Amino acid sequence: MSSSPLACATCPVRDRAACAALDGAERADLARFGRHRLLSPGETLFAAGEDNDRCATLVRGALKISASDADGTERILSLVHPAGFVGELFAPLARFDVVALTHSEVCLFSRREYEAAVERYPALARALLRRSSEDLFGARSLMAMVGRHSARERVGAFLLAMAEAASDSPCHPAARFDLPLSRAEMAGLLGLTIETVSRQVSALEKSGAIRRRGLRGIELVDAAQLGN
Amino acid sequence: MSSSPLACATCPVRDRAACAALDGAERADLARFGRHRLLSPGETLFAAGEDNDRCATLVRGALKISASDADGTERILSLVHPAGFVGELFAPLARFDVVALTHSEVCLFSRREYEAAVERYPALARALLRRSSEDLFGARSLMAMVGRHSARERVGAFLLAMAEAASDSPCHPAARFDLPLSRAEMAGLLGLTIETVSRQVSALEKSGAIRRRGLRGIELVDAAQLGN
DNA sequence: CGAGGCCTTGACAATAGTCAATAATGGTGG
DNA sequence: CCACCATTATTGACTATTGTCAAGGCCTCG
Repeated sequence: MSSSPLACATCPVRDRAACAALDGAERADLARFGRHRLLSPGETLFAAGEDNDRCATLVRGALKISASDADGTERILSLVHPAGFVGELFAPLARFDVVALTHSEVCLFSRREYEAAVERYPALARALLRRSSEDLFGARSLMAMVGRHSARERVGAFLLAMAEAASDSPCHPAARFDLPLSRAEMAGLLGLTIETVSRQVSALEKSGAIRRRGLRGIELVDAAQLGN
Repeated sequence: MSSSPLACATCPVRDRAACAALDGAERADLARFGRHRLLSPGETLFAAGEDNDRCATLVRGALKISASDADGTERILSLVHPAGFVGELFAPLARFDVVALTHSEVCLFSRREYEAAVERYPALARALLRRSSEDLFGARSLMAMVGRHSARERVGAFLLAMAEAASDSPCHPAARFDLPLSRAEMAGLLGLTIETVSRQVSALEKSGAIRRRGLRGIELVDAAQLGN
């Protein structure tokens, strides 16, 4: 763990995160009780069941929000990208795990102080509402995707989504990118087993839709095949 | 369709809906541009793809939020209970269908006017944020449930959830209740087929967990069996 | 009373899961 | 820098669960 004061001036998500809705003085106020923190891959930011006393904005990297059964199998409920907000403002206990997928940076806040800021600054409340609505849409879209599709379709759609997330230009998938998730994590996200994910990736390579570049690298050859 | 002015004074959800955060004058302001509307079972409130110019609070009854594939199979993404809010404030087009499951009553608002009220009344923004956060939690819980459980467990958990929703006392499932969903809707919600749902309900009856009372009626005999 | 829509049940097929062995990768320490 | 080890991924054989197709029953509403 590492922690230091905020540096909003150089923040890469300063125009997109919830705090972008604040003006200079308000943002400075919020910055006073936030801490910057670095996370290593696999490091847990929040753990289900623990006291829910913090929240955070993701600045760089990627997080997962997940739930684990009694038997230890993990179900990934959401991926968090930069500018995303994590933490449940109204629950006494954290109900899901939040874990870094890659080296990541967050702005960490005390939940109590953040909630006070939400009361004080209506623009912050509205910005969070907007973000929460988008997360809700994302959760429902994922549910619609996982619900009624074959393993092949899920893996294909996931690869396409990751290619789009990896690209700088919106709506144009990157031709080549590295998966930020292990097979186990892909399986947890898509509601499949590791073996099935592996087989489907192999099948997609055999059918010429993609090429693998090492374990995590993916090269799109025929993106259209991923969509069906 | 039926439509008439609001009657907040006698509204059964006036203490729990988003508008409960407003004081008398503010609520009266909101009420001026809301309309009361009755929905019959199966009636569509909002349709995916159409202009997203309205939003609503559910007063009585039950709604479903769903998405339909190209081939027409429906995936239910959420059930909406009284005091729930439906509508996406920040999207230009509606992205999901919202349909009444039972005879229902909603307060219907123009999205533009509702958004203006959210700007004007910070308490409304915070109340919607709270509700949106809860919906997000609900969506993720459903995803966690559907993700890694057998057909039997899904149906059992669903029946238990419905029994709890049907009960007045919280955390005590009703011993007897009517399902507000058809088999097709249950299948769409749980990510199964109609046949599988039917078989699992039959199996739960054979194993003594429940008894069926007509097509939609369920009597809990051994609720513990539903949880495993 | 008849018709149509749900629901149930059965037989079979297909998809994904389980168990198990092997291969590849990446990190660590000599 | 290389070798070894632990972790992760791939592949195969087999099983089990669920989906598909089809037929028949039940209830509800005209």
